[in-house]
Amino acid sequence: MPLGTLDRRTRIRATRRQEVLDAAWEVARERGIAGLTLREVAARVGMRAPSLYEYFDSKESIYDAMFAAGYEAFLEILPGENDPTDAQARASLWLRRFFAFCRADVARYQLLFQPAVPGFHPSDESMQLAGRALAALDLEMAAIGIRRSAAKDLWTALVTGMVNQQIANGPAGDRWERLTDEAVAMFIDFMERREELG
Amino acid sequence: MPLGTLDRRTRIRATRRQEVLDAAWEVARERGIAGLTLREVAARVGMRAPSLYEYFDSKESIYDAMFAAGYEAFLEILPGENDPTDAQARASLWLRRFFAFCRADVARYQLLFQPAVPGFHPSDESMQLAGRALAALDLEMAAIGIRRSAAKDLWTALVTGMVNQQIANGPAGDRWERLTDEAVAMFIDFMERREELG
DNA sequence: GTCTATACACAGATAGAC
DNA sequence: GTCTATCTGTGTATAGAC
Repeated sequence: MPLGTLDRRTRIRATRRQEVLDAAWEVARERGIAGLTLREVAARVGMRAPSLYEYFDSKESIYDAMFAAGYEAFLEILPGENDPTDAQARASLWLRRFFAFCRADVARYQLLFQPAVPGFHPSDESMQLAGRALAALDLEMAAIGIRRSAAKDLWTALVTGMVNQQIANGPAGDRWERLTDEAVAMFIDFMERREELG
Repeated sequence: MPLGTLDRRTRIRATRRQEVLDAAWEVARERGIAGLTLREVAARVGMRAPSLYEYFDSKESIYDAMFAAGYEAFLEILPGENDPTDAQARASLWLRRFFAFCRADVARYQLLFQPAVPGFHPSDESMQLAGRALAALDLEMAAIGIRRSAAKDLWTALVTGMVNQQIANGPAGDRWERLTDEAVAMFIDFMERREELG
């Protein structure tokens, strides 16, 4: 990460690599995550397809780098110390951020949360990163008071269902996003009554 | 549909057409809905790929026939007159059937409810059929007492979210399906308290 | 109605010149 | 490090013989 500490050659290489990655995201957003082609990516950075192999081993490894970057971004929308501690407010805040995160880049949403790329399997390293991200989400659920495994599963189902419906029915609208408070209230009311939150 | 009323030639043709369709479902289940290839489908019915064009105009029209058949099956799992009228029981019943429906054929689930086939757009006729199916689901929601638009959206988000999580995390288990009663109770309790059900 | 042969269009990936 | 040329593979679809 601290590019300044690397020697000049390596730094330039890392920059070019990032440019390729940016171009890949661009193509993915325009043609769908599964519509990515090396020729198109290469064209965006003023290269021919074979030159990409200087920076990535294969198309798969480009997907893998995108996948990892996606989960790193996912980690950053988790609530932190400066956010409200009240369960309802904190859960609503995160859900809103999650909506924004997914709608900001539907291709990323598909890559991270949908099996949208037929043959793609993330590398072990990327899977570990994803695992850390989901563990952090788990901690956050605990902070909100969701601890029972069934409650967590119900929460993830509700949340992913809302985002999924929103994206499937046009990411531009807010038909499901505007139900955020109601959904959170429904969930928390029910769990409080079962004396499982507090 | 009443094959017996058609002349012999037409009957045989319809049968072969159905055989092709069955083979297509078989391939879709094995290689994913997007992994369908004409060569493979043809092989399953003892033909070569070009011969399929005797029965379908294109690959797209095969997908379209599958899509239509899927929504016809979807219509048949809706609760009927002989099913319980109590909101909770009726909603739970339908959700269980919906789980079974989706898990019985993940490829069908993807074709009907996920944008899993990149370039596929159902024909107008198939879209009308899908529209009728969703209208029937709407009526059924009304029968359960879900009438407000926001309540319907929340219900569909919850239901599709649960099924989605179940399928994404292994259709073989029942980690989300077993939460059916809890989810339905959560939803109905909340809506009843808002005096919107009954 | 089914076949072979083929057209056509893509894709990912590699070899080797520069 | 980037290129051209090419290999290899896959797919949909059509032409025309039988």
